[in-house]
Amino acid sequence: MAPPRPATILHADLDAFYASVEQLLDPSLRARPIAVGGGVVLAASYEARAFGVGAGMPGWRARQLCPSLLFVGGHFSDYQRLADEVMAVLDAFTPLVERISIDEAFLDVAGSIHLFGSPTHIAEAIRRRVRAEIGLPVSIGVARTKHLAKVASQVAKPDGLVVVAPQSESEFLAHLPVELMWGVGPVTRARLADAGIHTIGDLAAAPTALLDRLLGKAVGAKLSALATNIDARRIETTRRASSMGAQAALGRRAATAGLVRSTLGYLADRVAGRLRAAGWAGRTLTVRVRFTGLRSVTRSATLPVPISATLTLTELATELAGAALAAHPREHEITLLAVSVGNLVPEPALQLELPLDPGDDRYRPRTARDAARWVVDRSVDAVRARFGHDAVRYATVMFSDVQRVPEAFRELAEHAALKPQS
DNA sequence: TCTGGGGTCCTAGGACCC
DNA sequence: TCTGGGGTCCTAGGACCC
Repeated sequence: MAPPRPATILHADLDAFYASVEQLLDPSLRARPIAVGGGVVLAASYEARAFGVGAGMPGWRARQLCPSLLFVGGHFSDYQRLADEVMAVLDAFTPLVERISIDEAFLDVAGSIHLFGSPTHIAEAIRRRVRAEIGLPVSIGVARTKHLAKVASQVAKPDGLVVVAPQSESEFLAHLPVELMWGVGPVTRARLADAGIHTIGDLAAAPTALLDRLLGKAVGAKLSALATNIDARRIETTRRASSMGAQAALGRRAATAGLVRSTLGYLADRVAGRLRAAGWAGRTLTVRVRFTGLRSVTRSATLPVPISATLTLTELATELAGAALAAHPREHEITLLAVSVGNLVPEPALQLELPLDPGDDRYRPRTARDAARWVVDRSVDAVRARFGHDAVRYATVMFSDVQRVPEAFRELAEHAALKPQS
């Protein structure tokens, strides 16, 4: 038997990130229960979590649980700046850093040991530096695999370090609740609980057939592998996005043609602009309409050629939304519209293909228009790059009233997401 | 009195092709 | 002449993540 791979994977995760930043920027908020957000809690400080307040919770529910809860507005550009500074600290220890969200990353420090000492020493050094230089608490898990490191960092919170030695992995996992695993949310947790499976140890011991039946073949196999500690995933420093989208919550609004059209115009403009900026176009467009009670439907269409022109996306999105609404004639109010483009391909392919349009009459006019519009869009992009986004606007978007969410938050979410890259 | 915006991956059924 | 299996793509829905 070959000796086991040593524990060289780190998972670093900033604690209650948005809330910690607010407490860092405003000392009067320290040691107090605070939440970032308003209608929905984006992040809660540990003092607030003690009352049961958590991310994703409606604001009224959070106030109910914790009457002294203080809501603070978000300083979104500071979140981006400080998180980037933390990532720069990680980069100083190894080039093998995989950032998986704004505030967490995996590292493989196998090649850094001769420079900086053992993985445990490196983790301690990172925590010291982030605390001293940036002022934020970060928890770190150290283990042999990504899954173990991620679970370990959750166990380490708040402001801690947990190292899982290769010989004690099963022991470490056995008594932890299944919901600490990546991929186990409320629905899966409940399904497993119904079958008497509560801990990761229970999951590891469960028969494959049972898990297949409870969760489906793929999910069952994946969780079973992780629970029995089979995880061969490596650090990926270059991941690329496979779709790009935008959405807007509307409150409760009558689904009028005008509202739908102007909102989709706004969303299509955002998505198309980001696609062109990144040099991509996509073949599949998906529109989601959410009704009251969180019921939602989607409609999608796949074209023979990729598109990225604002007006083409707007028109197609409007058609799809019309189909979705027509299928639900009893729903009169909508609460959210979303537009997403998938099947992404690099833009140059689009430009080469256009003159050689396939003889599909259904799409030919649309595609030909898309080419002309793409050229116009590029000049709009150029004007915006120089004079600001509001220098040019599309007529349908001018009347849009979806700017309820601060632009800075949209930008933060956008930057936190993966980027397509060639 | 049921909420934000950005994503990934999986499933199941049907169409279509060889 | 109605029968086989496998693969790929598309669509709609759902669970999950930060």
